[in-house]
Amino acid sequence: MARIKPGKNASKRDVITQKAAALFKNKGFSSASMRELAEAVGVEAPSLYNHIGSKSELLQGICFKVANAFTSYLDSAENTPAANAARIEQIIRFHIRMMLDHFDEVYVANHEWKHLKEPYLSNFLIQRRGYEKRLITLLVNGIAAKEFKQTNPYVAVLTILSAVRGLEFWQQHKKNISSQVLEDDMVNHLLKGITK
Amino acid sequence: MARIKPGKNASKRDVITQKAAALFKNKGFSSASMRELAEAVGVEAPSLYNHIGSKSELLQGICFKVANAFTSYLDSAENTPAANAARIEQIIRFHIRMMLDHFDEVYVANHEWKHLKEPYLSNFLIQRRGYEKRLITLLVNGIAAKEFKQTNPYVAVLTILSAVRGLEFWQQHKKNISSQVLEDDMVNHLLKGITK
DNA sequence: TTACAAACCTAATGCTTATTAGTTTTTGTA
DNA sequence: TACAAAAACTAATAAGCATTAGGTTTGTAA
Repeated sequence: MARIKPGKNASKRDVITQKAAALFKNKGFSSASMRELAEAVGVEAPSLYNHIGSKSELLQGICFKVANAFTSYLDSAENTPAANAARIEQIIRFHIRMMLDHFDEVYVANHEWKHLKEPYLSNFLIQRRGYEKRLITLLVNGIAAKEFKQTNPYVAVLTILSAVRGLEFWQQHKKNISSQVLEDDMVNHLLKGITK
Repeated sequence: MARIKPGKNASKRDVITQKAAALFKNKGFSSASMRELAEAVGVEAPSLYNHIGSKSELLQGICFKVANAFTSYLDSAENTPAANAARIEQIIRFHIRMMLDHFDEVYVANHEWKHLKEPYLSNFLIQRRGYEKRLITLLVNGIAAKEFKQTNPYVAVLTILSAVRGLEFWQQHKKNISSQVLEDDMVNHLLKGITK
């Protein structure tokens, strides 16, 4: 039988993870079977276990890769000398680009984390909660510095994160809007609103 | 064994559907088993089939009840004499209240529709798409009437719908913000933005 | 050419699933 | 009090699941 060709920068494990992300996105973690994943990879199901430990392990890999990417970016944004408003804008743009460039994985991290097993589930939620809190702090600082209107920072962060997440719908039935227009329009809406 | 007490306005089928919504929300449709549902209802699994046709049928019931509620409200909003901006605001508020008052069912309709079977899956997506298009039309009209800034109406609707959907996070770890403050802040943010 | 390891295969295990069949219990009514 | 219908139960079915065991093929390097 034909072997899989792992490219120079993608081990077979990476290929499997990538196919798993697409599959988990399309069918949901629970409904996706190892048989289907194997078929997508071009192999029989038991052969997958030469490269991975378990189905759960795949989900963990995907979820934490995404979570770590966001956390790392926030680290760097916090350490950049800039106004809070500029930082928030950078972060929104990073979220949008992540949604567009790593759609499958981000989608899975957003939708399927529920199926993580302990202690990964708890760790994921703690990391997520910490991320939100740091964003809220940025907003609180921005309000204190009069860069933002007086508003509830929790609601504002919620609104921003959720709006960006919603790009999954755009991705699903791709419109003929360029990524750049989309990014700019959404940033604009979220930062300035739409009412004249 | 003890019978279930269906209240005057809730047939046993309704009780099952309600428990199913909570279960599907917590574990996902695929991971939720009829055994678990039966336990939540207080009955053995096969007994459920005296009241419902199948597991799929439960999901269909939930998804279309929610979809129809939104469609109906939009019907009435379109037929009310009001500015487009006022209509949009009303619709946003309706979405927020639906999220807060019928959380389980809205959550399931938002997250688990993927597991609908044909032809229900197609019908659901068509209905959803139609709803979005009508919202976009409202926005286009509002822009033409100079009630809104010149912006991409598709992106604006996407942003609004997604932001409102994000209330599921608020619901999950309930904050000490009153529903009214939340509703007003979010409407404000979405309609006017946060930047000074 | 031979040897070794990595990666594949088939077959099997044991568990869980939704649902059906057939029977018994409960309930409401005459 | 008896009867019929509704709703519960137990037992069984058939399919699907992730994963393991054990043996075979393939690629690489001595």
